[in-house]
Amino acid sequence: MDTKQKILLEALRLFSQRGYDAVSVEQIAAAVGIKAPSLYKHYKSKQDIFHAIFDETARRYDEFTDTISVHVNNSEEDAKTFEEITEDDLVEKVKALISYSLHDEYVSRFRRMMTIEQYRSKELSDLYSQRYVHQIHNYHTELFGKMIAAGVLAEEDPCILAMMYDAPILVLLGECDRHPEKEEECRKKLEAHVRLFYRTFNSRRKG
Amino acid sequence: MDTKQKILLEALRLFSQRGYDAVSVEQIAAAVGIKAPSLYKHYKSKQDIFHAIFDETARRYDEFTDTISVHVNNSEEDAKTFEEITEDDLVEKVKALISYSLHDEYVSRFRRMMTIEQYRSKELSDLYSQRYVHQIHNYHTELFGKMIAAGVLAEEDPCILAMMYDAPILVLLGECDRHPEKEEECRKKLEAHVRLFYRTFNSRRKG
DNA sequence: GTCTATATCCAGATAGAC
DNA sequence: GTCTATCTGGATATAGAC
Repeated sequence: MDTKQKILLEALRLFSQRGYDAVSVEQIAAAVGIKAPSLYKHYKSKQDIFHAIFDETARRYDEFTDTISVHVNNSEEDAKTFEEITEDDLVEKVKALISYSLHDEYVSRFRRMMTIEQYRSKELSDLYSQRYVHQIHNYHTELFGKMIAAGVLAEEDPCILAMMYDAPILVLLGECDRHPEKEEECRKKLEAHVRLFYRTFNSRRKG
Repeated sequence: MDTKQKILLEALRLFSQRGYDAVSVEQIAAAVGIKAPSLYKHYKSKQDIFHAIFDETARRYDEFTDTISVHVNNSEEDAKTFEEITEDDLVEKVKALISYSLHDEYVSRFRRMMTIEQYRSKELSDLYSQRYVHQIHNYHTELFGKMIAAGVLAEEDPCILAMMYDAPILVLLGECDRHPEKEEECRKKLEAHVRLFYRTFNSRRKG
């Protein structure tokens, strides 16, 4: 009875590997374990499956940003604790975000699919930028702004600071999407990056 | 007689917008101004066009790295001048790279196509990483290593420094590919980023 | 080297039995 | 809700005239 859900997950898996056009409904059906016509009892078209993936992902995304707001949302709450945050705390925070982004079936597959389909329409371009660039960037811009105001971060443009902090995360995430076997290597680079950033811009630093 | 070249350029344009599978040979032919069957006098199949694009781009890429080695290649030559390079020089250098990457028809279209097709095979994943991540990263790692040795850059891991410097360039390039109208905004952010990086890690800095 | 006509194939989708 | 059989359209590719 959760065939409907299984269709979404398998379609997403296939779309994230080869893109929407390269995947046939027959292949999706085969992955689910049924024949292609049976699939039309659950969704009225291939496009309908595509759209359902977006709805489902939006739902999960809202859930995520609501519950685990620690990662991306509400820098107001974080700002207080960030005044006393250690370098290790920052590292753990980023590692948690990476683990979730790489290993949640839905999240990782959807990101790959979006990477493939991002130029298909203005809506998709906007969604990609919003979800994978601006969201995390705006969060850090706001957060760093408050940390600067609190005197714990060097007085630089928080937007540029955030970009310097964010961009390596996004690039390493992309690298892991292409080469999953490099996850450990990327994690190490990411950690080194966060530590360098912290040591460099923390205004209480010694050297 | 350069219909053959025009086919490549138009196919690349279409592939870079919608991806290989979503583009029909009829659409390519129409863009060139001929009928689909005529196209088979120049290339024996659609796949053949795809491969020709790679060959042509590889050729242009080699040309580029040979002639304009200033941008990406041969950090040995650059290292000497970099000891005396100004902040403005650095900014101009990056702006030139961005202008070329965004406005050269072949380069920009091919990058977008690669972004769409990067997961199709290990070969494509490797090529993407090599050309759009590692190449520029290795260059800056080497360069920064020499600048550190020369005493003009802070003594940090050159690999991580390079990532901090590179990643924002890659992310902003991606943003411009999705939203060409934001080029000016991205250029400004990029300049601010380069200046912040320079001021922060230049070991002759005052504050 | 371009065209029209056509062969061939396969994908998305529907009909209707079970 | 699954299946088999089938319709239909569109895509790659070829044949052969000009």
